Amino acid sequence: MNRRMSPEARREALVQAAIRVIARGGVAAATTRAVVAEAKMPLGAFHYVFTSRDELLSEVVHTITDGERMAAELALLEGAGLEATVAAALASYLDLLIADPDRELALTELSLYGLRHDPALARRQHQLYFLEMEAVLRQVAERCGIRWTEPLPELARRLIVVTEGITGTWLADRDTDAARGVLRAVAAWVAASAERVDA
Amino acid sequence: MNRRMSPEARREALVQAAIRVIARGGVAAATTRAVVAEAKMPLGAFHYVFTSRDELLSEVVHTITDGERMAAELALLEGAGLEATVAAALASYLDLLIADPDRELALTELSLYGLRHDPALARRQHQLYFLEMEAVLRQVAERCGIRWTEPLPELARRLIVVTEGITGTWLADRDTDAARGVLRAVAAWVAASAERVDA
DNA sequence: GTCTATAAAATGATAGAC
DNA sequence: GTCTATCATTTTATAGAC
Repeated sequence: MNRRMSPEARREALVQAAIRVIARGGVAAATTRAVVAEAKMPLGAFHYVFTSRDELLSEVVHTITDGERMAAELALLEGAGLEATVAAALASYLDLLIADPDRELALTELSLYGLRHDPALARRQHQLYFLEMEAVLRQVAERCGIRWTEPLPELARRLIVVTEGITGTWLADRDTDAARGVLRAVAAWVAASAERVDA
Repeated sequence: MNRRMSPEARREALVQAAIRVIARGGVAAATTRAVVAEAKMPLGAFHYVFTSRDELLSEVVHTITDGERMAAELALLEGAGLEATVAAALASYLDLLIADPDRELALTELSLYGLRHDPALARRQHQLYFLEMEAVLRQVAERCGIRWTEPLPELARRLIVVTEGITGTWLADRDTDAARGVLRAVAAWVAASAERVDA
């Protein structure tokens, strides 16, 4: 068996291991020892590809906030009405959250870590998040044959605010029914900011 | 000068010092040494009133989540319309956030710490948060002479979701104008779930 | 290149002088 | 009761054997 790995593969393996460790026990639990143990590597391998624990955590922050969070919102319905489409997109995000709460908790912690450690980077990645949401809204408009009656950035921000809020609230109380209720109300709210396009 | 303090006063002083340390550098920075230094006490004094660092952090979590977050929402306007009243309440919360972002960042971190360390306690305190918001909504209804047309728990949850979302989003991008925009839209949204009471 | 063994620093907790 | 000095543990980081 060849134990030799490329440095890039080793870094990636350690980043993924770190995410799993953080999901289980929080950022504080992500010691170099815990991470290499999770990745089934000897301790020495760590400093072979990372100069410090902070460098690993920065790479983790960079990796996970790089669009991973919004992926689910792209799961749009075919041929459904506007409100149903928005509701379905939010619901698919909620399903992802429910399927792996520890992971989402870890993402939240890492987001805070990034905010403290490198606010400028956190801000840039937050910006990408907005752009992605705007793209989703444009896609929704096209599929449903509507036009948004309010500025896209404002609508995108409302959805991001609500998404973050639902995440935080559900992580605290795990009340799925209540979360779905909010979600439906939000879908109706957002759908009210659209008008039909007569083609 | 009498250096003697009652154990209760000492505990409280250490808790307040811990909150300041956490606001500056996160939960990870709240080492026993850092906290006693902030409180201007010798290291030995720490274990004189706390058996462990975890006990201090638990007390901090208990203290801060104990209704401190919602205090601002009680700042209601006199004699204003419904939408303006809700908007003013949300705006006063936002002002508090802007006035001391590090503190709110610390509260968020501590909330996550509590969620990991003692989920049951975190859940109970989250519940209190809901009840407080419902009380605010009842108060608003009374002052504005309206009746809510949707279940109070659902309205309260929507407002908590939005409040958490605005907090997280503003902490990330510090875009105050955008936050105020969301806030106004939310006030209109919530105000739509009410009808006049003819007395 | 890989990994074991160890150094160096930080931290939680305590013992014992005053 | 108070606080200094110290211990034991944990952790990051590195040196050196293979």
